[in-house]
Amino acid sequence: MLQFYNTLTRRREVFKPIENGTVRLYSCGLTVYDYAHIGNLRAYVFVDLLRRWLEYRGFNVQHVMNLTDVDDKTIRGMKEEGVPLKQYTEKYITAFFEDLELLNIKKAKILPKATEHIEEMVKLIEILLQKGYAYHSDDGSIYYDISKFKNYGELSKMKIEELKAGARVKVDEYGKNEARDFALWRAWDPDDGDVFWETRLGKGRPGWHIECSAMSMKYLGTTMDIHTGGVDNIFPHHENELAQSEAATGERFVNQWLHNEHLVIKGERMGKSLKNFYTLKDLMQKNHDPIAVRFLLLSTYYRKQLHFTFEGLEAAENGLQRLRDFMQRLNETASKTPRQKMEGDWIRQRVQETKNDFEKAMDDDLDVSRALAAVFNLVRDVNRVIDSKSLTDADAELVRTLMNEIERILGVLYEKELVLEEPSVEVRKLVLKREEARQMKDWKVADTIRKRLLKMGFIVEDTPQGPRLRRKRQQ
RNA sequence: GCCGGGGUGGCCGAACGGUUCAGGCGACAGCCUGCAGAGCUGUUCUAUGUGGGUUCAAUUCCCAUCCCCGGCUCCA
Repeated sequence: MLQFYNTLTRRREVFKPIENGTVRLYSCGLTVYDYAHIGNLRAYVFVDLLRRWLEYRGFNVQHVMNLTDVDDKTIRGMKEEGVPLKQYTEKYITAFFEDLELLNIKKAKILPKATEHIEEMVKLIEILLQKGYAYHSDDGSIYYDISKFKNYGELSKMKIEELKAGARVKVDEYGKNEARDFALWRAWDPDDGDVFWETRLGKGRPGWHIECSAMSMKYLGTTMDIHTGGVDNIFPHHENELAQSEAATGERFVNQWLHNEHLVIKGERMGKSLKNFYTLKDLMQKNHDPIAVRFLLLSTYYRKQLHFTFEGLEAAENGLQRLRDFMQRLNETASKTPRQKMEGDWIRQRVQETKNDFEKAMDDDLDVSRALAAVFNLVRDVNRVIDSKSLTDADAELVRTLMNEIERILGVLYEKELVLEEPSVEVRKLVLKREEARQMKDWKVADTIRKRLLKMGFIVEDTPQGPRLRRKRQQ
């Protein structure tokens, strides 16, 4: 029974899509004003896991993820660099897509950009004006009147009266009636330069929240099954999205809200303003495999803060290596001789148990830690059988089939060749020389070469199938 | 102040009323190996923030208390 924790109700609920067999999934994407750091990327790894699990469970997932390519920060950045907005954001979109690729994240089927959906937003704002949920300010901007929407605060559990008390923004700053009213449309300001659209609402640009309402409803309809984002989006972004959308349509906007927790570093949230972040490429420069980063981000329950440390990353790398080594052993060491014992039935049973445990854990709000425990238990048990030299090809095939099914969800077992550079010719020559020495049992020479390779950053491991190279990591 | 989420072994992390409290990483030892690595076995492991309560039984439920992180219009 597939269940998810719903932020709206604050409890776990059995998942039931609106349309049988189809899931309408909307994810809040990145604001493309800078490179994504691994904290940002956690959100997308989480969505990827969610999507893969839904697909594993047989759903056709209609996945939409927006790209915010116009807002205060993109405009500021564009001006600083003195390039057109599109040129400025395109750079970060490309980099973002590269990161997704490196992390083996399946891209959403539709990736709408805010700047390409101005008309949809204008229409939505017109409806809100018409229905009396929005008003014009003196400068021509349009604001949403939160006091008109009776369920305001439903998602974040905040009360309007308390919002007023805690307001950090001066009431008169933008000519809003209420500090907590938010912009649907911003009238053009000289600071915006040439970033504006001439629309029925006047010359200006959209507010931050309206794009997600307009685009999600365009591609997924007025009600969607799942909406995801980081916990920081609960308020104000998603609260406002909900208010706008439901005020406009009179219908439930989202059935299940799923929010991932933050990445924490040295006791503080990883964030751009604190400058305590790493990008994926920062880590790759330290010889970390991006897929290990995926594994790290993946292997903690998405609703728990994840404390990022290099020790943790290494632990993830080593755990992942264990799984990869296992796959290799599975391929290499199956014996051809059938044995007397009843291993086959036992293996079959263990494979089935593992599959059940894995599925049960994942169905329970994507409890990956528990799901992985089931996998590691199988790995240990099968390794034992391999050690006793009684694993048959048929056994190996059973296990391999399961592992490959699980790999559809995890996406971590097979290293991407292109990611880390190939060892140089010199390195490969040394490995060959060492093998020659080993053949002649000249251990002194062999060990000297091994030490030399280590200094060059490579670890050599001797396996029955010959030497294997691993790259030494640097801090 | 208001609203969330947490505190489990050296570290990370499950379980959330009941067989010895999963699993991973690390360290140490043994088997194996030319040595190492990988793998297996064992040890570290009489681990559930603190104090009460409910119960035959609590990590799990209740009350109190301490501490940590996040949100309260830039933020995944």
